Amino acid sequence: MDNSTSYKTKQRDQILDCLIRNKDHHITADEIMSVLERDNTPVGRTTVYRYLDKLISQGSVRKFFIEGGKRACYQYMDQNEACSEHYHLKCVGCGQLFHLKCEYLDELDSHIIDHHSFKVDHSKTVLYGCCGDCAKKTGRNQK
Amino acid sequence: MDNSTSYKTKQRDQILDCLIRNKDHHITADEIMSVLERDNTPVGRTTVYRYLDKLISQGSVRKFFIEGGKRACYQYMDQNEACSEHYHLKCVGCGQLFHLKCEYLDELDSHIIDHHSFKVDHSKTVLYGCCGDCAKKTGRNQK
DNA sequence: TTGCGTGCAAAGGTTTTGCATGGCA
DNA sequence: TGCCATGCAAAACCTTTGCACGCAA
Repeated sequence: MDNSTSYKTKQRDQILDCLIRNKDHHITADEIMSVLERDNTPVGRTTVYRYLDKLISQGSVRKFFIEGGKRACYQYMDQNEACSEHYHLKCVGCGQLFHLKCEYLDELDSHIIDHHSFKVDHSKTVLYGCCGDCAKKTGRNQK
Repeated sequence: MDNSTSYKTKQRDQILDCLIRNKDHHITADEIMSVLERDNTPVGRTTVYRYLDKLISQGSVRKFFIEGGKRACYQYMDQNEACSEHYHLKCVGCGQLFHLKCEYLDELDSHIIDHHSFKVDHSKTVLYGCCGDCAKKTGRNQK
């Protein structure tokens, strides 16, 4: 992934901290900058992008594309969650990410390999849709 | 979706034809322009983007983001396939799109609604991974 | 004839790069 | 001290917009 030596800096701590504080939902590069600016700990744009890339290649952060891909969003993925082993749901309404730890879903992979000769990559796959809370708010029946 | 009147033009025919000829895999806006240029029927960049948007809002074309979202790709979706009713697999190796028409997968939606209170939107969801052919080529065992 | 479609040029917004300076270990 | 990290400014990139002209119906 990334074997180069890496220094611990104030800026990186702040970026990572901001991502962790927002681990339930995605956040844009611009939003990270705004948050840090409000906290009176501004970080340069270049640094944000470069560190995000680093975190992505390490697997600590995932990049999402919402609204037809107009904007890139980033979200912290807890290493302890073993995210490569399960599916993820992302609500297009509120942006919340759900970790789908579930036996039924685990069988899905075997089914797809056996019947469709295809190996799903969980690190690249996200199921988009609408969560229960958002369905209630919009008054739409989920089924 | 799109109720405005719409003219049939040479350019649109060419763009659509190009997309249909490439319906098995995604293609970028730039590639569409290159193909049409090679065919000695060049179409302006603006026209390509504007017509793609139109096709997307009609549901005839889907937009994908590959390679970490650096480039937007487009792919024709046959209306007769009833794509909103099934899942799709996209191979990150060859770009091929597979329509997952399968009873087992149909049950998946009910499971996710019942057990996870989440309604998956098939028009926004793509399962990324590696297809059988690409797995053979790279010599990697799928399981 | 009407008004949608086209395409050039320019603008727009996000992300990346070059390079000199700063700071961790 | 040796590298890696930072951040400004500028570039690169893809996509959208303004506008005058063209063309389908």
